[in-house]
Amino acid sequence: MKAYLYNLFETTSNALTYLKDSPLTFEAPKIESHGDLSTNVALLLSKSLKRNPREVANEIIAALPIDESIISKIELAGPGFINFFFSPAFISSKIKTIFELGDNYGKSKKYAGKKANVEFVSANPTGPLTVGHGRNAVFGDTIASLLEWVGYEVDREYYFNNAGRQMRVLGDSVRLRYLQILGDEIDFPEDHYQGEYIKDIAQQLFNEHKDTLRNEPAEGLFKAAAESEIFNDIKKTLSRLKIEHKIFFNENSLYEEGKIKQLLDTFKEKNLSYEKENATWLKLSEMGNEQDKVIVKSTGEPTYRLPDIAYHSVKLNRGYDLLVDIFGSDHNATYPDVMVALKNLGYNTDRVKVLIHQFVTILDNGEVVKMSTRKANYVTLDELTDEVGSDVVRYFFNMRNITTHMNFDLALAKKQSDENPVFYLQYAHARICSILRMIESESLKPSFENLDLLVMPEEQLLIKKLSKFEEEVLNSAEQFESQRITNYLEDLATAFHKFYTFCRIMGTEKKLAEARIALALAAKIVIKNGLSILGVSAPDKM
RNA sequence: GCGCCCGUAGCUCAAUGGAUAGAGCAUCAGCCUUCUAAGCUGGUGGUUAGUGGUUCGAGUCCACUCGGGCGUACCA
Repeated sequence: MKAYLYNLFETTSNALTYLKDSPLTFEAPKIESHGDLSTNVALLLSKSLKRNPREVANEIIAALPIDESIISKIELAGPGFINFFFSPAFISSKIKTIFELGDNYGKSKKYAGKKANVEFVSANPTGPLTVGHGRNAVFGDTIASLLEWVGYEVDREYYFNNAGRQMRVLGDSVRLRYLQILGDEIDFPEDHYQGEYIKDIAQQLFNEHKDTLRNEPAEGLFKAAAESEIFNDIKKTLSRLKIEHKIFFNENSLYEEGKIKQLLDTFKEKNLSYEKENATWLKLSEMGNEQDKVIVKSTGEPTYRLPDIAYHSVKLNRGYDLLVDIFGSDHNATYPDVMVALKNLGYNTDRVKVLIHQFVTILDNGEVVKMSTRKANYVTLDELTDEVGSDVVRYFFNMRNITTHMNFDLALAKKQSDENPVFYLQYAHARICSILRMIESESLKPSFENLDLLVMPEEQLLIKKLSKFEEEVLNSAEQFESQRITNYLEDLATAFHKFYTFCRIMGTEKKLAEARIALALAAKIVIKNGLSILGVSAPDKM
């Protein structure tokens, strides 16, 4: 519909020259009586033309060549909006397109041939994924999927660090639990990992090696066993949510391949770093940020900033057109340093999109649960998935803008899982499948011959909603906002349920019945495609 | 103190700078001898935290105030 109007205005701009290079856009008004599409172009032009906006709008309307079989009504409204109403037959013809495209309906080729990388989760293997990680994981995977829908070839990537202080403490935590199993009197330190999973790993080591590890160093087998066990669990947790990373990038490889040293040399060459008090500092203040930061500590160990910068330069060198980072808000102070450093190294950071999500506040029976992996007072993502299922977890984290500080009441989530909006969508899909089972026995089939019979308001609204899917996907992808899809699908499901209630198939004259079946099938396609972007299943029966 | 994010119905949240701020949950009243009632119809519920500004038009942009979250490490 939009494309049609753009063409129409293009043609008309020969007569009305001020339409050339005008800020022309069309939007679907919130209120149905304001038409199918509306433009505010007359309002925007009135200033530069120094004319009354309604007068300008009238002139435009008069100049537009209207084909009444396509546009049934055009009107001037309010302060100068031009509202367009499309004919039912034109609207209904969309059903056939949806049917022909099937699983591909909603995909676009706008970014075909481009490559993107989405880095998400990236939790170090020190403990199970928490509900907090769930938001990052689900959102990141959905963004990746949205990018695929608009044409990108996408790599999903997980960045991790299995060296450093955290991991040493982890290894030592396992070692101490192991010694406890051997019967040693151990005062388990408060700054070690308190979780039960540490005991499990220790127990497993004992089962395999008995007491032969008594003198094993923490950084040896203990750390290795912990890392591999925990990583396996993380991958299992993610796979339950249908999340699979193509690339697992180990921070350590940056050292092994000399990237860190290379980067340090480059900073030095470009005079972007200096030595002070035995540490190496990055001249961030000269690059435009607030203050200089340490990149190599006086102990000789780099801070996280250095590998972060190196990692991003490695990814940029791989030739992606778009790099997406999904971070929690605790990283909001670090990425500007990385960005500005990359820029000073000569990289085009426009290719990098950093998406910061706010934290999830977990409430249990109204009480805030403070999350800490080390202190082991967290709710794991697995526990949540056990309680409500993968579909609800995925839908829930996708249905809210990441800028919002989410409150998640566990007790409520468990209790109300039956009333979650995801079931509303799945129910719509299941109902359509039920229609399909029914028509077989009635020897009815979908038909596109008489789509112009679909003139009921419920039918027209549903078709219009279906028509907007491709645009919604594109908007969601370009704005990196998954909640647009869930909002859209809920609206769509509402439109379908109303259609289902008021436009029956059984007991209707055959031509109309078969047109309605075609419409129901089109709705099925869109619901299924939309849910598949979100990674939510579309059941045939409920 | 400074930086980033947030503040919308009782609760959880929507709303490309557009016309009358919307859903779900909760609550109240209706609808199942016909394709799934996990549904549909209607009602109650708002000074969009506050004050000023920009604009033909502000929940949305700007400034300030109040309130909350996260940062502000030679931790990641």
